Amino acid sequence: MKKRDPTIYQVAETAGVSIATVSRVLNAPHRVNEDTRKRVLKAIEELHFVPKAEASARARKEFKRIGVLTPYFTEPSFVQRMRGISNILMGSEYELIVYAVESLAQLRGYLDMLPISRRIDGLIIMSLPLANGDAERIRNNQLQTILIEYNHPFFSSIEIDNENGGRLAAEYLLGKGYRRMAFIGEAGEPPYSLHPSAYRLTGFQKALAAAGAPLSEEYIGLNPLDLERVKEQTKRFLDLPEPPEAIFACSDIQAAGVLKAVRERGLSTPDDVAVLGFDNIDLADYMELTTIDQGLDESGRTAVELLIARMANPERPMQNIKLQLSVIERRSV
Amino acid sequence: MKKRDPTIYQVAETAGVSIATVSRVLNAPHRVNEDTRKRVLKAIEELHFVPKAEASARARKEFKRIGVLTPYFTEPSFVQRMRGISNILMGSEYELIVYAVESLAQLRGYLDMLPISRRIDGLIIMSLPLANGDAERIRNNQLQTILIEYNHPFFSSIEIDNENGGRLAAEYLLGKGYRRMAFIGEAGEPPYSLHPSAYRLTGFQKALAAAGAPLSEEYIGLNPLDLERVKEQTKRFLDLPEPPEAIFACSDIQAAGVLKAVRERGLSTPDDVAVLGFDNIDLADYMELTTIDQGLDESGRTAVELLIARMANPERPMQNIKLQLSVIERRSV
DNA sequence: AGGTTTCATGAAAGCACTTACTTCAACAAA
DNA sequence: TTTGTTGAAGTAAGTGCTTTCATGAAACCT
Repeated sequence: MKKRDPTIYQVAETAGVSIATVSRVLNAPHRVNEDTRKRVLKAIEELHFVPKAEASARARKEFKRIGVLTPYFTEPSFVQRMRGISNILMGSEYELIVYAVESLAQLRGYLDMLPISRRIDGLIIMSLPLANGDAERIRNNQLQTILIEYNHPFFSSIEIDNENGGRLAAEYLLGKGYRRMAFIGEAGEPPYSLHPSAYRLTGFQKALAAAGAPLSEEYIGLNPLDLERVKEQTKRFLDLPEPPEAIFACSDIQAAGVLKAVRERGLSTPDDVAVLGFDNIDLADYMELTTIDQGLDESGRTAVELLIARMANPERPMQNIKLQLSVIERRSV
Repeated sequence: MKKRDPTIYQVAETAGVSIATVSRVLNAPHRVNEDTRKRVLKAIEELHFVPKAEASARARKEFKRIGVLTPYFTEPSFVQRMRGISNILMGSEYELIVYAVESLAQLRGYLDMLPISRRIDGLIIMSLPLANGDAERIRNNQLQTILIEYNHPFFSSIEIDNENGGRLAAEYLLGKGYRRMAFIGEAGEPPYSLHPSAYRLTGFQKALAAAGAPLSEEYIGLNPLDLERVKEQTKRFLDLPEPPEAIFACSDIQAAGVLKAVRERGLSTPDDVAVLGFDNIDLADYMELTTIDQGLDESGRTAVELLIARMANPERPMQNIKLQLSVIERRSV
């Protein structure tokens, strides 16, 4: 009594083409002639044809989807990586699917689900630590994966040398003649994310110590990424009997807070205090912030390229790419 | 292209039975001999076999997919809407698929395919015009869709009143005592996108004219969203025999350019020129830019909420929501 | 004209299963 | 002994769709 849902066979027949053509107008419209396509589209519409996802999932070898697992979907630096990813992806035939992590539980859920549920062909994990067990499961399920800002022997990764970044900051500032410096970094929150801040601090400290200008405790401020906190911290620095001559903020977002606090105190950069950021997000340009570029867009782009290459040919060797750091000079130092 | 998960063939082989038997132990266990069943079960366990249909069925139940069709994946204002979308989505059982539009052809492609290829269960279209034909096709294919920054009788939408926004800007500036004003908006590029700038200009002009301070041609600058262009334009304004007392930029991004140009001229806001932006992107806070908030995050959130409600129950009435505009006072006016 | 690409299309071979149909051994009944 | 029944397992024909390959036609060279 109930008639079956229409299939591509019906559609093909009413459009007077073969099923292959129907399938093509669905999946690769550019490969079919304009007129034919219109005919098929019309038939599809007439019959209210909806492709059965189950069947195509079976027949398809690839999903043509790549997933990005990322915390702080909200932060500029992440957006910039996403932009790099999106740039490359949109030129390809892959869809971009975003998994924004906002809690540990969620991360767990995704890590459990993604390799098994098989709705994506490749995965980019951004700024998230990966336990061995998870890494193993992902590898066992042959889900091609690239790591950004973290590494693991099973996967290709794209990183920067954070400690070296700290050193670079110190040397640059030292080179400009500053000696008494302060560091603003982030506290280890949230627990599911990575915290490169600590390494940058280490590098910064080492280089400073090596130059005979060690960084003492009161000049180190570790705070949540929150703007207000950073401002308060900055003001505390400024209120020190010997305020720092230069402040290195371990992210541009925090540098923004520093800059604001400095302005609110009626001081100016770099005359009263120099401010050096880290990341080189778009915002840095508007703020005229001197900062260390870590190739955010580039990290996204490279990740996708590596991923696509490996998906095309899983034999491709893994790579651990270290992105170059460089100081972008603007006005704040 | 990639090694797949084990299939019943593998299972059948390791258990030494035919695939039919495997299938039976899965679907009608009573019709298979106890011993055989145990062997098959063991093989299933060993191989971590999960029937693919079931896997995807389960995954399907837990995850619906929502697509976001958007231009300028790159611009802050769009990112902020995305943030709103992501916020709501990530707590729930939905996946977020991003379709970044970078050309007219691409937009056409998406519009053609999305409704019929059924890779998504719901769609949010951001800042993109929708032709009647497309709207009809989407509706016929019952793809639930929400529009942001545009409207169409077939769908729910979330908008702001742009002309009113221009008026609001004018009135606010007028109220602050400024009379000679300038407007910076965007030229109509790219062709596939929406351009609210024009409406904001209209409202701005009308209100100014009504107040007896009409905006004359030389004080209107329409440029691509490019920072340099905006800076040049601003300087041209500043070089006018009678430079404007206040500049209204129709987006915060452009306001950033204005601010930069002003600073480069050695002038300051608001004493030499007041600058008013539009959007209230995160950046505005750092820039201390007085601007008109258009509820970017909120637009994304609301869109998702409407969409999810309609997906759950297609009978839900459509809504055309106008978001509230409000002036956020900071330092630039 | 002759040769080479490119393009649009259809035929047919998968994909991972399900199911109708078949075979076959074993045991009971005649 | 022959025949009939049954339970267990295999064979193979679908299922709705994707994709590779082959083919013919049109478009591009010299």
